This record gives sequence, structure tokens and C-alpha cells, in this order.
Amino acid sequence: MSIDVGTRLRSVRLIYGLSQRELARRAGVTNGLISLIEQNRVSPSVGSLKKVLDGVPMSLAEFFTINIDVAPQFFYGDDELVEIGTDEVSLRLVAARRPARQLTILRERYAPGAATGDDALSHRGEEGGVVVRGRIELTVGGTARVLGPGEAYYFSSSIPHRFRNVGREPCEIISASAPPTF
Amino acid sequence: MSIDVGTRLRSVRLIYGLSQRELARRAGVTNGLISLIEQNRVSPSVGSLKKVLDGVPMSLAEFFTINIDVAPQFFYGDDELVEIGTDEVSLRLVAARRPARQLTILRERYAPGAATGDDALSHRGEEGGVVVRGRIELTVGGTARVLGPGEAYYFSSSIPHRFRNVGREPCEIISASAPPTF
DNA sequence: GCCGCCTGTTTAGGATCATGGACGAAAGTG
DNA sequence: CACTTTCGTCCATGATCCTAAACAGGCGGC
Repeated sequence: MSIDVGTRLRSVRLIYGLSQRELARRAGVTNGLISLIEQNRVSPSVGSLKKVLDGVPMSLAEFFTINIDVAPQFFYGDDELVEIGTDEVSLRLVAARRPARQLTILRERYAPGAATGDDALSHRGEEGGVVVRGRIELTVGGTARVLGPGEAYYFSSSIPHRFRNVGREPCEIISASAPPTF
Repeated sequence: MSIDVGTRLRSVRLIYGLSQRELARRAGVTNGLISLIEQNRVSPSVGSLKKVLDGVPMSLAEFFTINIDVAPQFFYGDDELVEIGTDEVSLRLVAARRPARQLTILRERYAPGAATGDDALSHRGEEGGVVVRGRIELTVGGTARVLGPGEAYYFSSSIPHRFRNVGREPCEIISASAPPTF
């Protein structure tokens, strides 16, 4: 046994901003089990680990695939975008290193003070985008950052997230989501 | 518990052409455990499943990622190759639907009766190729097929495989492997 | 201080997993 | 036909997991 299930689980849980008890409640297990797993004092059965991950939610495939060594990159500065277009058509690729992207591009505008709601969103798929005009506060997995024009984001939509325009002028975002909803 | 670990394990084991006892021996567990897991009568601990998969070998991430519903496509007929080149430079892509390919092309010749060895090969990475001239018998994961000019192959190198020229004339193959060894 | 409420950890015991061996069925050999 | 080998399954026992509950520490309010 060499794979560090405990550390992986702890990382996943903290990304979602949950306590051991809260995750245990959602997963239908006891908080003690979460504690023991995270300390690598037990090797959970596949069934138990599945139950725990269902409370996040995350699939077993994702759990064993994600790289917890490097923190998932949620935010991209202006210079972190990769140009993949031509001279006539410039295409700056967001999250260029992230494999298997399948996105549908959207254009979003936020009035001053507007937000996606009081509660954080959490749904299937992935999403990313670029701020074109104005400033917007984006909260992803407990980490918040204000993005300005030229800055971008990319994250798994199942991680709770929320957009809020904290500036005085309208905010415009070119965003993308997958799988396509419309 | 909804994920069918048992069926997945059985599929993986049969792809490698192993009996329960043989897999158990390689993995350092008992054949009874393999039997119980494949019948879904127990939910193995992550540690145990890891040990079992180490005997194949296969990672936990692969195990939960692979699609066992559609059998992995090892062989490609002449009409199953995809043209991705230009009029001047024709590039017919093998395993076009397989994502994240990273291959180094090789050209191989096999004299009549020649083979890669008595034992099947098994190593890291992936490989594929096209028969240009002659006929060659290719065995992959217990399944054998004789390929002629224009036919091709693609598989994960960790699955035991063996090439053998069963014809009377030399055989020529354009092959590729990853990660690059030279 | 002394609550109340949260956090993660620990422990005893019942539930489940994993082992070693026995069993019957099927296939090959003399 | 008997004998052997290999197959997958099943069973009793010991090992491990998982639960329920107690425990210790941190933080804010009164």
C-alpha cells in the first residue's frame, strides 16, 4: 500500500471547505471514519470511499486521477494565457495545460453589485472564462479573488462557486461551460 | 455502492488472460479473494484492490477510468484509418479516436519466421503500427490475429504482446511507441 | 470563569473483509 | 477407466474496517 488515500481525501475535503463531520453527514458515514482514513490508519473499502466521495461529489476515477501535489490552478493572470491562433485570428487559450477540454463559449454581463445568488453554485461539468470589462469577485472552493480585465478562471463546476460584481461599472465576461447546456 | 468493481476486475483479468489463481499469485493475495471480489460479495479495501491491480499491472486511476462496456479496440482495418494529412503529404491517423496520443514512429522489418521472442512483451507506454509488406501474427492480451498489408494495431504496451512473421516473405511495419525511447 | 458550539482524535465492539483450505466440475493423459 | 491438473466457488477463522460515543482543544459570548 503506497497510494496516500488519506492525504488525497483531506485535500479534496478542504477544497470543498467541509469539516469532517459535515462531509460525514453528507456521505452517510461517521466523522470518526473520515478522521481514520485521513490519518491513513485504515484502508477504506472501495464501497466506503465511494460513499464518502458521493458526499462531495466526486467520482472514484477523479479521486485517483487528480494531482494533489500541485494545487489546482483556478486563476490565470494575463500572461498565463497561451496564444494558439494566427495573425488574423488570435486565439488565446485558457487553461492550455488542462487536457480534454470541451467548452461552449458564453458572454456574460454583471451589473454593479449583481451576483449569481446568495448560495454558491455547484453542478456537473467544467467552466472557465475571461473578464473583458469591469471587476468581478469570484469565489471557488473557499478561495476568493477579484478579477479584472484580461484575467481569467477555470475550474470544475462541481466545486462550489459564486460570481459577484464588486465594482461600480458593469462587468463583462467571456465564459465557457461543458457539457453544453444551450 | 453502485460501481461494479467485480465485473471491472473480471474484465481486466480476462484481458490479460489470467486465471484467478495466477492473478492472486502475482498480486500476493488468495484466489478466494479474487473470486469474492468478482462476485461483488465483498467490497475490497483500497489497499487490497491496489495489491490486486499491481499484479496486472494497472493503476487505480486506470481501473476506475477504463470503459469496460466497449471492448478496447486493438485492431484497425484498412478503412478504419483516418486521413489527417494534405494532398501533398498524406497522413492516415491510426486510433484517431484515442485521446492523448504521444507516439514516436518506427519502421520495422521481420524476416520469415522471426518473432519478438518466445515470451510476450510487457512494458510501460503505448504502441501502434501499420503493416506495409508481408504478413505478421500479433498477439495482444490473449487475442491473436494475422495482419496483412494496410492493416494496423494499437494497444497499451503493458498488455502482454508478441509479433511473429508467419509468412514466407519479409514483413515490414511502420510502428510507433510512447514515451519515446530513441 | 463558564458556558455553548465547533473542530479533529481516540477507543471498544460489532460488522465486514481476507485468508487458508476443502469441494465439485471440467479437461487432458495414460 | 483412473489419475492429474486447473478451474471457480464456498466455508471457518483471524484480521481489518466501521460505528457510536467519549474525549480534548479552540473560539466567541456573557
